[in-house]
Amino acid sequence: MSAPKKPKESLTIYDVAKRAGVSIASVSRVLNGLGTPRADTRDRVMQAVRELSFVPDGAARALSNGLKEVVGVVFRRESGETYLEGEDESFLFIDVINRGIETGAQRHGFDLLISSVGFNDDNVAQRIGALAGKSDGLILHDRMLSAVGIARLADMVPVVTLAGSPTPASINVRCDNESGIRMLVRHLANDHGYRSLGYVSGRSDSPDNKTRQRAFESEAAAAGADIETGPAWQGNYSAAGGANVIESLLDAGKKLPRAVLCANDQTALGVIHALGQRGIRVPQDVAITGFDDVPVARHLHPPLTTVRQPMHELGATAFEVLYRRISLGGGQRDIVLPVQLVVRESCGCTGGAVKDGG
Amino acid sequence: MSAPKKPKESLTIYDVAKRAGVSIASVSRVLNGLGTPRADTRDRVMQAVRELSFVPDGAARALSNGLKEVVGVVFRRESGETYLEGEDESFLFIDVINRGIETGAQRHGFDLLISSVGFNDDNVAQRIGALAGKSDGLILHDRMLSAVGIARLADMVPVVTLAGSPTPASINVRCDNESGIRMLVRHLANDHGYRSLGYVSGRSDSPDNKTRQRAFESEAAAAGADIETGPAWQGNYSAAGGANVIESLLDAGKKLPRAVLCANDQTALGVIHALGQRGIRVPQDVAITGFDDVPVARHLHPPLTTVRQPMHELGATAFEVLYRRISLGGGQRDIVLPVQLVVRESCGCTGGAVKDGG
DNA sequence: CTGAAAGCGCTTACAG
DNA sequence: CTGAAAGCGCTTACAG
Repeated sequence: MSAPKKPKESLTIYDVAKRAGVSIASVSRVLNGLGTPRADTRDRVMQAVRELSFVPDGAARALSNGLKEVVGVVFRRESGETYLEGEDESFLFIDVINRGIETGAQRHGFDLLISSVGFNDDNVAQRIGALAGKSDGLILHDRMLSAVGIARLADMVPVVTLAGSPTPASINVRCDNESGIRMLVRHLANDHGYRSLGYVSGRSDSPDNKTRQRAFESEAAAAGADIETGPAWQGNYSAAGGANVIESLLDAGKKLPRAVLCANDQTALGVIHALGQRGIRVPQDVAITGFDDVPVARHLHPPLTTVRQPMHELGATAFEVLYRRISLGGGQRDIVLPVQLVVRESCGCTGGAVKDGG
Repeated sequence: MSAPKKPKESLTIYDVAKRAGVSIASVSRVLNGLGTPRADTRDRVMQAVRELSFVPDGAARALSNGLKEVVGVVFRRESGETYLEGEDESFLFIDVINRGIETGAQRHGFDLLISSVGFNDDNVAQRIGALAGKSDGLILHDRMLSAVGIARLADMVPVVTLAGSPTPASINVRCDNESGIRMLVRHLANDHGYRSLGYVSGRSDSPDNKTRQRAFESEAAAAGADIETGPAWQGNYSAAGGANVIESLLDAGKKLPRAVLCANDQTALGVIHALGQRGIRVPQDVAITGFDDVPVARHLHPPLTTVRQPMHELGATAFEVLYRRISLGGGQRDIVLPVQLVVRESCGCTGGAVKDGG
């Protein structure tokens, strides 16, 4: 069944040179637009290239000029096939960022080398190392490596982390979580006048989550609202985690606060679901907000009030910063992007107004 | 601001060899697990590698052994920032497939080199050529290149296309569109007894769409139903396209058939929306079905009856087939994956039953 | 088991 | 403007 012709055994720049009757140096030059080749030379080379369907080998090129024009991107793969069910959103989140990275890369002729890591893969460091060897720099999504792991990696290759913290050798790009939460709290406490507020947190080891929780506590205190937090409010960024918090609270006979901020939309989804199961109305009995503005947020019942992060821009910025670092070295270490309050109905509003935020 | 230490000027296998007091050949062997190095030798090499944080250069490696362990993936990027609004689904669709490819790649130690192409990028062939030079093989999403373009490309590097058609030199992997549509028509015509059926088509140049339309016509005819098709029913896979078909039909005073199959979920979304605008109820007045089973399909009102394509598996299969082709050559040219009928409520059913299909 | 050396396919000073 | 040649960092027969 295999094709008879075998234009395999790849042709090289030597084949092109021979056919065009010039040296390989000339072929290389016209292919790269260097120097000022005679029109005659250029034409013969181009024709030979076309006739042969020649494409220069990227590995040889990279080895020779020290630039692969590739950036590695590493992200967490959810276990199993959950993406087919409810968890497909966090997933989308990563992909939107990756698209942003790709957009930036495109502008500079770079491509993305993508590699996911499972929660219980054992050879993670090794895998990322292999990726590093194939790239000019690395972009690491949230929660891929410990701080020391990142530092070690950053010793070998330029590294940009997403939604983490900068290390002496790596750059971090993140969204302004703090402002986002503050806008949410002010809207709930001031615009709606809710006097008791809860926060269902995300994974406890997430920098984003820590920042959000701190901002929640300080802003809620500033607004003079009653605050509900603590171990019982510990979620994990998943819908199941959010639902679980509500169920436990209710089972323990607790009275819920008037409004509950969730660490992310996914959590809010679970919370709203759990509330519905118990016959508690959103937003009449309890107002709910999310964080992220994932695509289904607008389709929920009620439509979810949340904070939109510029995910695409986050990715594009990450690439830009990495690129600058690769070509120039140095640069800023901690980059923060603004977010936007998106007011829908789960907070108790009825319109579809979007409030801009810094 | 730039870090003082510069462990740049990459270390090479020579540095490791010197430190370990062995030859570069030995370093290479222990790193690759070849031969039977003395425990002593291996330990010294490993220690040097660790102390130096050495990672072999992928380009040099690829050049030397002729394997990059990279597959290129090319897909269409929507113009602008529409992914933030309604069109984020088709988008997700591509990403799910890419995740599937990545899963397959992972198993064989390959990484994905990703590159998107915009609708009005001019140097497409060139860009894909560059990608080919960096990879061992290419996977092309739907609608990237003409048949001759694909054939030409397949001359230089192993190529697998998705949802297209095989060429003499390239492999194609697709879902069983035909069975999917037939299951839908039978459900509508036989189970529900609808006697008039319409089909809002996708882009006219899409192989998937052609197959679906043909299957629709033949199965609807077999069921003895009245068929509505033609230019007025031409959509383009987008929600706007679907809405437009309905509006035009209604504006022209046409009577809609009892059930309308849509080329994909995105189209169905637009159709349902347009129907709602005109006060036409789904499924009471007109039953609607989609194709794809995108994540929001279950969240629509009413929940969408559709056909689920194994997108993740499609990607994984594409990689597997490409991999086999890279390492062994040859192999099957046209691969078809089964789909599944997902019955929800937009067809007129009330349950949540899922019917399996071959 | 281990080392010296050739070779992978390019790019880029260096001469001419 | 163009060619001969060195070198990029590995892998892999080939000797020993």
